[in-house]
Amino acid sequence: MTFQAMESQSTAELLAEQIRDAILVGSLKPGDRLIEQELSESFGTSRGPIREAIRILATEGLIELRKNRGAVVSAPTFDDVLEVYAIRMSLGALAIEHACHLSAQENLDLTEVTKKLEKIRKALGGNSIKAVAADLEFQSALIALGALPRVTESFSQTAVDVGVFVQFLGIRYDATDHAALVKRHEKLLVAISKGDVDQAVYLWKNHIRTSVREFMKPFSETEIEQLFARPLMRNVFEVESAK
Amino acid sequence: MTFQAMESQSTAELLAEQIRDAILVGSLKPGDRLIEQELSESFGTSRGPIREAIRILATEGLIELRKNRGAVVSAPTFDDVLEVYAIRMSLGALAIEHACHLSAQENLDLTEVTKKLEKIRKALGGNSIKAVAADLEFQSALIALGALPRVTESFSQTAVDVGVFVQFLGIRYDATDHAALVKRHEKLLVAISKGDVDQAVYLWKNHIRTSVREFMKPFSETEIEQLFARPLMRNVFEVESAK
DNA sequence: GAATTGTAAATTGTTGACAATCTGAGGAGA
DNA sequence: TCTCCTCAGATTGTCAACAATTTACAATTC
Repeated sequence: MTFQAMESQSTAELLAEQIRDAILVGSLKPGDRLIEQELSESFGTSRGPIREAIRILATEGLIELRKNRGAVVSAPTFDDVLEVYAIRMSLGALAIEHACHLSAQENLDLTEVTKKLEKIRKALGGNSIKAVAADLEFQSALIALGALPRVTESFSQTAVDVGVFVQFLGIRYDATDHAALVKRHEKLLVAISKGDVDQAVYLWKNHIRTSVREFMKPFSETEIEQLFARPLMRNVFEVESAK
Repeated sequence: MTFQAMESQSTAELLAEQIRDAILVGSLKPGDRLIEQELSESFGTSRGPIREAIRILATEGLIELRKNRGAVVSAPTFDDVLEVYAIRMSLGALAIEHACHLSAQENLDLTEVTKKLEKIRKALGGNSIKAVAADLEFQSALIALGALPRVTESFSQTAVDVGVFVQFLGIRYDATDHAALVKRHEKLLVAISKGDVDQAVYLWKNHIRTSVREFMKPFSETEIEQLFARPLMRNVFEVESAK
């Protein structure tokens, strides 16, 4: 148990969190309407904080706002998946590059990342959902090493998207070899500590590519073929960067 | 004059725009408090829409929100400048890469970008503020060619930051050779049309580097030296990528 | 004199009522 | 039958009053 300030959240943030969880868990499905009156009654607050929560979720992209016509849970597409992974690859590479340069100047504080890595290890035997969640947390902590606040923020945001994809697009990480994943992460951490930019960025991009390939495994041949027809898929994920 | 739908904005968006302009123009300076009561009186609305506008600006990063203690205009630092340009370089490269691939499959619609390019040409003789604004619009239109909505959105958002830097950090583009800039843009558009990924991405990154160098010119030797001490500056902007 | 506590003013957070807008069903006219 | 119009009902947008929190300053204690 930690003794940190715990920064109590506002009512709106709390509500946003609850609604977000409802979406991530599937109680609210794409296309479902969010009616302020209903929500305020079921949560026992007035419509003010509810409205604020809805705006928060809208900027996160989880719901869509139509002027004067309320909010609906937005429906993710495979194009969204590819774009989100491309963004994670791109911003992540930037952060890791910077982390390497920082590492060359001074020792990085690796307590957060190692803690998250340990969390993945603990989840190894259990269900893959927990392992995926732990992996997402690890990645966010990893990118935070770059000490680039905007990049860290944007990157962490995309983790929510990944959760949505898992829930609504049948994306699954059952086929993931989590032990191998931990090994890759360890290797990446070493590269960053050594300040080896090329190696670290290479390992990072490769990790994303591997992730994408792994969650694609459960899909049928035709589905995968369709995915690869998209420029993003072919050119960002298929082509192996020269080591 | 265009006849497009014009998607009328909500009151909150309108207010946000006005406050944003006040910040971008310097009537509101970093550290200034935004008091809901005051704003609602000066704009002639109630506090509700004002609150919403404040949240919008907070997610844009223009103001900082302190729970129960109101909002203040946030103070940009040079680290912010470097990070924002790094993000623009990174996300922009992703979008342009994708635009090239799309261009190889079908003809891209270049009406928007060419329109913006024309706007820069028109601003050539006049003051550099207008030219910079036109350049930012061009770049947003350029990145939109990639047809990656999240990337386009994030990228456009950073344009606001650039405006803030100009206003509050003494960033100036007076030294910019705008005629040369137009030529670079034309060359980049040709590369994209031809689907030449390497050339297009190279030209893009180079454009960002050149921009950064140009706005740094007015600064003193010691200031520039300090800037280059930062890892981001040294390693993202100084190193010329192999052509 | 420094630290602590108490208190009033300023400000944000919340609420319920009212106004404006959108949706969809039903009817009038072609 | 089809289109257009009207008009309720549902829902979001706005408002002003009230509650909770924070801040600044003065009074009190050590």
